[in-house]
Amino acid sequence: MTKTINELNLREACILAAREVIAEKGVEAWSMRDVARKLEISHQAPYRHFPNRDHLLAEIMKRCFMDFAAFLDGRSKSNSEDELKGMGLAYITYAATKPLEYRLMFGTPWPDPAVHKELIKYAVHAFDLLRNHLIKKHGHTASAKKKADLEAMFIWSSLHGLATIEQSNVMKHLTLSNGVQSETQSFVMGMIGKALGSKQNCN
Amino acid sequence: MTKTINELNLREACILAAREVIAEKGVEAWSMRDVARKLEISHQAPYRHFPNRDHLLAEIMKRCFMDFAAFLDGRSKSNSEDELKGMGLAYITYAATKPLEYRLMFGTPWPDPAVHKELIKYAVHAFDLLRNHLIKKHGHTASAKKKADLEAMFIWSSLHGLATIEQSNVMKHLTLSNGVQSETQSFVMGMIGKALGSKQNCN
DNA sequence: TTTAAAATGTAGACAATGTCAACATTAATT
DNA sequence: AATTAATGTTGACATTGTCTACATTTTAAA
Repeated sequence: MTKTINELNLREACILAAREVIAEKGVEAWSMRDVARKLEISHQAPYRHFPNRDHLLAEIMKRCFMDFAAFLDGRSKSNSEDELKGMGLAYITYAATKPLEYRLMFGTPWPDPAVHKELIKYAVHAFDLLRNHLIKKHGHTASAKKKADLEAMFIWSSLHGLATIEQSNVMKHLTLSNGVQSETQSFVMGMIGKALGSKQNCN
Repeated sequence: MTKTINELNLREACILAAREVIAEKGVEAWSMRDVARKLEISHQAPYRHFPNRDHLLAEIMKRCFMDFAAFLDGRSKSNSEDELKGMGLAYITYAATKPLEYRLMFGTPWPDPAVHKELIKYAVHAFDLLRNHLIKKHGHTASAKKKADLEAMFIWSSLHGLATIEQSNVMKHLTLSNGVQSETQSFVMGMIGKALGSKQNCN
């Protein structure tokens, strides 16, 4: 006998409802009162569990980062021949599959970080997954760690750029050569691999 | 005797005032009424020149793309030893110097593209500057053009990722090794160059 | 077990916003 | 000079976040 949404505690129900509203109306259009309406409670009830709109939003963002980190972690482990590549693919897959969540994490102004430290903790943790893979590869000396950090920044920014551009407004209106649209993703990932690998091969 | 803002036509004054308000209050917090207040006109006066808020926003975005394209064009020409590299640097410089404008162009949901075709025209034009540089390099055959398109997508997404991440919320809270923060930009640009160049050198 | 207090909910009010409608004034056209 | 269009103002409305005041339920203390 699973609990219905009304039997859950209201705090949790607000979070679920808010995520639905965001999915329906978009990241910038959801309102506190939409959440209340969806749950058929008074417009003030959610305020008993969240001091204000930002706190609810921060909680949702925190959970997105948790989901995201878990997804990256699970996918990279399952792709055991090359965990790093698996993680890259997982990154892009996540962004493409859950554009709203991705936008929420990386494309929305954050609520005051001094107030929402939990949020930061989980966001940093997601980045550290990537960094740790690289440290595992390069080693634990100071210079190896620095190299790992720089490479993590490169990988992250390239993947992030790819992810956001593929769902960007401009992208939809470019007239690219035949096939480019569908090949961009693997091409870009190939380029990232080339840049990372070329230190051994050339140079 | 330069014209004061009140002597300009009101449409133009609204655009300038709106850009100021956006600079003061942020991309997501500006309001139509702020614009009117800044110009000391009634809250409805701007509506005589813009059917609604989105139209004013679209006009501002359009101008950002025009500025942006002009900046890229000017900078890449002045760096004549390597125009492509110059353009990359210009891209990052622009994003770092005008974060609000950059966010407006690439990080804000667009008003309906079917209604705001001018906006798209100028946005696509900015991308074409990059693409044309690559076509100049690779040639005009169909396959060269396709390669140029793919490389343009790679360069664009990497630069865009770098630009957005450097001003992102998460970035501010990462504890990176000493020097990484300041070296990331040149490191990433070096990696892009490596990826683009490695076709000739290795492989 | 009764009672005091904390937690949780509702209702109403307020200022701010985008935008509609009605009206006034100025500028342009006939 | 008269008519029309352009441009401005004022007021109203629904929607939003959030404050205060009040009601009810749950928990803890006596």
